Amino acid sequence: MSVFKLENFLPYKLSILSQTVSRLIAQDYESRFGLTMNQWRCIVIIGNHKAVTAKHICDLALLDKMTVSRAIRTLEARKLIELSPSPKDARKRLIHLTSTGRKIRTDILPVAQNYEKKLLQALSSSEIQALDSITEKLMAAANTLQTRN
Amino acid sequence: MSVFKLENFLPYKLSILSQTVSRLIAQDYESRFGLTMNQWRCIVIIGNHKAVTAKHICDLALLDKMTVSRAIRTLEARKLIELSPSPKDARKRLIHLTSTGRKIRTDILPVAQNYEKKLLQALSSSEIQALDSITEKLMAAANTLQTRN
DNA sequence: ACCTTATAGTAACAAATGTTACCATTTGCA
DNA sequence: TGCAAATGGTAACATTTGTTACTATAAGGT
Repeated sequence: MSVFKLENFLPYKLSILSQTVSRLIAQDYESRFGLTMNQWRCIVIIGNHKAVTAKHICDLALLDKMTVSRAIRTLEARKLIELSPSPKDARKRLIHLTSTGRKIRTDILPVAQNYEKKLLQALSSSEIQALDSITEKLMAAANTLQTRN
Repeated sequence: MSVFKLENFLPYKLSILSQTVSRLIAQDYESRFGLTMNQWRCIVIIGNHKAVTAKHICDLALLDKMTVSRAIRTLEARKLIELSPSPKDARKRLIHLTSTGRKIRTDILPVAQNYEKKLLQALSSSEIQALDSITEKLMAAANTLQTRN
């Protein structure tokens, strides 16, 4: 009877950690702003640019296009964003924040940053650097495994 | 127009990394063994013990009880596990692997370990150690934030 | 023993997510 | 120009996941 310790298994640990962190933040976004994680990500991206298309958001936030489509729809319903037809390409719609949207983004950013700060306070600055390069390497490794098989 | 770089935001990075790794492995489990991540986790835990209850699995794998209930049901339907009433407590059911279940567990474990190995090959041994203590610290920090607010 | 509270587990519903297929438009090339 | 293939986006459906509430049993205090 071989014993396999799940709690030492890297993919499991990553999953639990990420889940715990995401839940924590998502709950806060939800209760304070009525936003889901995905909606928030969209708002962040949109606010980073003059105008973006849904496709653009997909690429920048690594979200599926249907996910973005849905997020966009509810953000529009809440009047946090506005959509205007692209003059160049009739398939596209240019997305930008309304003033309410900009306001909520401004309000939420420090909340997000504060969570990150609180988490990083558990680490030394050399650990923070290490984490950075380690996650990058793991990400690259995972992507390689992904596409190769 | 403040620019917030999502790709540098720790919770985001953790989420993408974990998602990429999990997807990678889950696809393989699915195509080779027809098992979901949760079903696999249950099998691992069950195989670690003589007999466990569903509740036991919840605690050990940090899964919701409904999640476990569902996983258990399909594992039983596939005859990978067997359930017997607990003589001590009529609410509980003792779960153990069938020989088919034991076989699949034996087959799948090296696959899992191989993924972990491949990922860790991207890191030096000191980085592996660092990752270990860093994830532990982050986990502790996240849990503290969780329960305190 | 009796009654309140807790526990293990599941059913039934609600919400989120993933999948497929489609429409409209654009692109690129014969 | 005209037609096949690609792209941006969404609708409709299927599957997964989360939630609430319930059943059955057990535990603990009076």
